[in-house]
Amino acid sequence: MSDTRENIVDKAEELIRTKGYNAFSYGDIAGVLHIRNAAIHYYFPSKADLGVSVVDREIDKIASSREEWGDLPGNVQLRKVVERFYGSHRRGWICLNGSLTPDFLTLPDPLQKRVKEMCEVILDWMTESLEKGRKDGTLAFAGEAESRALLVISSLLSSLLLSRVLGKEVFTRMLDQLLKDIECAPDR
Amino acid sequence: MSDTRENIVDKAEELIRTKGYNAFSYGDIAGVLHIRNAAIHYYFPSKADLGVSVVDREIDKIASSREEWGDLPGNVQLRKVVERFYGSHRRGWICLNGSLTPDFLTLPDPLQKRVKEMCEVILDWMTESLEKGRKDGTLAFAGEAESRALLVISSLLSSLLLSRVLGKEVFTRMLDQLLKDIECAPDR
DNA sequence: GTCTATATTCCGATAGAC
DNA sequence: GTCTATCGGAATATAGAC
Repeated sequence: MSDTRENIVDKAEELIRTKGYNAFSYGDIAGVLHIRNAAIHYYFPSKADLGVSVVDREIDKIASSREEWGDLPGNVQLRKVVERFYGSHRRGWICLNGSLTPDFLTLPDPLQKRVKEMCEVILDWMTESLEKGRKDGTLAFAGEAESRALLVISSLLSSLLLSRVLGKEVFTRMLDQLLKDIECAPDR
Repeated sequence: MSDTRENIVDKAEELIRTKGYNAFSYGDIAGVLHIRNAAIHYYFPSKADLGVSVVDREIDKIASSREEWGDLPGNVQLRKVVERFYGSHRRGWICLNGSLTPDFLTLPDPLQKRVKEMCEVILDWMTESLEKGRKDGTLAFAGEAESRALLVISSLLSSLLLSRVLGKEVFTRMLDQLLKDIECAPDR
């Protein structure tokens, strides 16, 4: 992939995660990368194509992490995910899920399809990690793993939304409580 | 308040909660209410004014419910809130929080201020309800009430976002688990 | 590949008649 | 209060030169 193409996708992801899909324009990207509007259309004929590329890349990243971390204990997998969210929080970015699901009904069909796929992949992964943690004794929680996964995803997603509005302390407060709820005491 | 004015605010709220603040236009409202663009500007000179009215009304509604339900047991207060979210879910609406916090950085200053205020009011109310429930023995949870309130708000907010994408069963699944986590057995 | 130039559409907002 | 008419600006997208 050419540098320009990748730079465009990078910038598009940042804009989606700071301003939202409907609030960013080709002009925003062109301005920062010092290229013209038309150059972006060369790589991505429509805005939907650009959005699809951003989400597709995220789906790939998730698959990579899942494979890379597959052998780790359940609680460590969970903590890796939390760390990634902490990185987003420090940059003031929300996650793609938190940005694109509220706008879902306004997204072009191909993009809706990818967002749905991304959500399914995230849920499947989180469910598997939680099940593993319950089996290896590093996590403890009531109910089905998939229900728990949905609630964990909720907390991660919302921690970025709410801390943006209520203040950064909210992020730590939420994720600390989340981990206390679900993690077994490490020394026992 | 004139009927027209209230109808405009009604429709604006619906549009914010289905399409998002940046994706709806004066034209959307005018089309449904069979009035012209300019008539809306008569009541709301700028789009920000309209957004502010929607959020202000929500803040008022929250204050009313809080007062009305103040004497109920903690778990009943919580269930009342869950019921309200169920109503939103059936209409396919997300909550104002879930719609406006992702777009926060793109909102005009006066609207940002109201969104922040709305979040604070919701958090304060939920914290109080949870504290009451823990005291009267209808709710049980670990940690500070405010941390728990943030996680409960997360689940409510996200249940609308995720069920929109993953399917409606997700809503029930999440809120059932949420209540099981925090509610004491009713007969004991 | 990137540019200039432009077509097209839409949106927020205002002026002024009724 | 609601209308018609319109301005100014911005956005997506395309055509064609280099």
